[in-house]
Amino acid sequence: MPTIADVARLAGVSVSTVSYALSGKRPISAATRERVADAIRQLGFSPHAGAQALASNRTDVIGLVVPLRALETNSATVMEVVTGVITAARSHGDDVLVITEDDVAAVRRLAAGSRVDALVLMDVERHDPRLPLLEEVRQPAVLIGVPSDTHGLACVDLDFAAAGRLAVEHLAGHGHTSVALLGAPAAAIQRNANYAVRIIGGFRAEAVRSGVRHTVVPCEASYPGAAEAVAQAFDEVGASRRSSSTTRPRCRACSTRSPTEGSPCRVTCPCSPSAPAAWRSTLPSRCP
Amino acid sequence: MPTIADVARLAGVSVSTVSYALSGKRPISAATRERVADAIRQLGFSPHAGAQALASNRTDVIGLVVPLRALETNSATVMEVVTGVITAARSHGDDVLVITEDDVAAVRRLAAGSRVDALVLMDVERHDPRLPLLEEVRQPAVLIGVPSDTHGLACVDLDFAAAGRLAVEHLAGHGHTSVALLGAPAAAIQRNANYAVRIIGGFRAEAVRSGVRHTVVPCEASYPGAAEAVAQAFDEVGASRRSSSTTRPRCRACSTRSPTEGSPCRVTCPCSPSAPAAWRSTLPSRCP
DNA sequence: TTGAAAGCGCTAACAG
DNA sequence: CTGTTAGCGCTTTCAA
Repeated sequence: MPTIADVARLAGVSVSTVSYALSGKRPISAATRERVADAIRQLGFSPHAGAQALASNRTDVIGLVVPLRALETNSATVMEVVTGVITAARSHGDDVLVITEDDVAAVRRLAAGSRVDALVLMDVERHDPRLPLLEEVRQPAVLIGVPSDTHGLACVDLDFAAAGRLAVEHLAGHGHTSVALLGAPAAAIQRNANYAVRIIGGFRAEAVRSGVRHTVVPCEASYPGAAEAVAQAFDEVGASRRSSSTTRPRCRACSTRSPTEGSPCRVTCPCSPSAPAAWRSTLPSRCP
Repeated sequence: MPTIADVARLAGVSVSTVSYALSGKRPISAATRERVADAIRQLGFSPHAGAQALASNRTDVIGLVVPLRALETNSATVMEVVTGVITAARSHGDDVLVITEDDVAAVRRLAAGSRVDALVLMDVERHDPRLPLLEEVRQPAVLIGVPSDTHGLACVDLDFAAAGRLAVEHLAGHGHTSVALLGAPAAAIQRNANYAVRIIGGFRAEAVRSGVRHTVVPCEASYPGAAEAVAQAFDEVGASRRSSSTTRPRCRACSTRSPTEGSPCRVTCPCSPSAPAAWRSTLPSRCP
């Protein structure tokens, strides 16, 4: 592997000139810049990340802490956040180091070893053991998920309360009088996972406000879990169960069967602008 | 941040002693080892990753190249591999740097900059543009997915041909006379993605061998895509469509409805040892 | 606009 | 068993 000294020698300049030509941190004459660029190309030079980190105290790496429990839900949302973080980081010239440990020691290892310039913590819980550590280490950090005490912290999350509220609004607006929320898995609810609590909160508040019967049923992320939850939901709200393929309307645009019964919910049709991007490519050819 | 020199001073030993106490690369008396450990604890010392990389030429980081197209399928398998790589790496003391770019430049950036000790490439295709680069860079690499020319390469993959073959064997063994494969998305098949080609190959070969009618239908990873594919499959094999909740048997153990009709396929029951681990936690309480 | 040189923090000979 | 010290490759003053 060629070093910056090799480049300097070949270009007939000093190492500092090469360094500055690379970083642009001080003016370099067009002529020398050209010769340096040539030398770099000829040698296939690429700066040694470790040496750079040592000398500059920057790694250009961001640490992403995504607990295994989040990954294992196999949730599309989690994946989107992960790829989003990686993509965004790259667009700023940073790479991403991913760890799936959520213990304090792991986070400390990343931060203390100067492996990363900053941290992104996913699946933050209301009393997250990782939080006290953030003060101790010097690293800037942003949390995905909202803990109980957000003092001095940068937090981002989906607005789950609004999601719950809007869903009820939508259904009540269509004349439904009893609604059920197939909520987060029981484990998440029991440990008071923030997203679970908040969507339930929004759901309940709006249901009470608009006067519809309502219930919340925990729901595991699996086929039998969902079946179980649906059955329980129908039991609890006392609605008659009348789901059959003939009562599920077709989308007027693409004639795909709606997964919901009764009036079609536009959001679930792949035609809808609010449908997940992944659905776009799945539109039947007869679709506009 | 305290340095190794600070530790050495506090412990009253030389830096090399601290270094060796840390790495265990040469014998240290129990007494000094103890004092070094104390000093490290007192100072909260943690070695500077960049400095270590520079001096030792090792980063203890593995580069994982997972193309966006693989991540976007939102496939549980892809996720399992990613978390598997991260977990396995950690168990060897390595961290994982994840990039979602699949272009040559990105791989070169990782390798040339000495950012990583080795590479894992996911979603390798039969003529993958990243492969020529692997010779150029000095990094050891393992591929997940099998290219056309595997000469000198370390490749790992699921045995898709066997999967296709076994599925047909299983169904034919249960007396079915016409079978359809809901295959990979059309895009994957069109670009001859290896896994798509191989599962189809195994499926066809076994179908021919055992003399059952068969067809392959591309299938997008979405609700409407699957519905479309199922309909097309029934059309093509000319079977009568008779899927209703009453014809789907219950599991004898847990009485969960089988997602398949006719004779229950044990594999799809959460009771089955071969069911995905994530299903375990979803078993109804009445299940053994 | 460019050079020379002093570190950055750690590893690994070499020398006891 | 332990200490001394020369680098590892780059950044960044300080000086010209």
